[in-house]
Amino acid sequence: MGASKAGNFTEKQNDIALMAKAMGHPARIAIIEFLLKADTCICNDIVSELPLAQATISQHLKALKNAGLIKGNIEGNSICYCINEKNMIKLQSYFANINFKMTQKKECC
Amino acid sequence: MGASKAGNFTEKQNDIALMAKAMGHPARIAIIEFLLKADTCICNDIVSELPLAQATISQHLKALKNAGLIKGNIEGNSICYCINEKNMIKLQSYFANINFKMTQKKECC
DNA sequence: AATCTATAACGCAATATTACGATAAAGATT
DNA sequence: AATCTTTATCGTAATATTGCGTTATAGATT
Repeated sequence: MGASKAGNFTEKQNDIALMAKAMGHPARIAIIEFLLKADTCICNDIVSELPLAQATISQHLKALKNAGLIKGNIEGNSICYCINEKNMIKLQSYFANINFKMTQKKECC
Repeated sequence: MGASKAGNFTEKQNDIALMAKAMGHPARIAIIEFLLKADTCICNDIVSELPLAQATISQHLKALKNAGLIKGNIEGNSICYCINEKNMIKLQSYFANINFKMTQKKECC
């Protein structure tokens, strides 16, 4: 088919997958890293920073926004993008809570 | 095009993106969660657990293995899959090290 | 008002993903 | 050796992603 059978999984699984998927492209990782370290978060600065066309960056920003990982705010002529901390923390926590103790009990691998 | 311009980004960015991408599907999230909590990690148990065809699960396992997030070991007739802790910890650390202090200084969003 | 600047949306081509039935391969069981 | 069990691979259809040129849109500047 090509469409993921999201209905078969829990809301949380779908939620985390959506955010992880958004982080699943080097350009979007680079955008997030830029937003984390930059003094400004004007869209145009991202376009200048990355080796991709403006249209492509805009698309990646849309994907990150759709996943809830960034927010955009109109700032006069341009748009200011920022990390959406609430959701980024959710993703962060998900990974932080992965516990390997159970795994270590097994001997198969 | 459809092919990501991975050459334009750092090795780490590509690496993290590859792993995040692997986590970017609810079925693969479910597989990882199953491996974390299950007593066994036999491939067939995953197939029984998830609402997807065996061929599809096999494909997802391949994606996770390719990203380095799981390992597979032949166990007689069947295959034992386990979390690849080394790389899972890498992904975990990446998110753990995200620091929002810089972000909070900004007022745009 | 005309023009500039910044960003999103449209349209398209190339490629990748998702899903699954069917088949292959390889070890286990009879 | 024939069969069963388990898993990977192949082929295929549907859909999604990636990238970009081009075009809209909307606020800023002249």
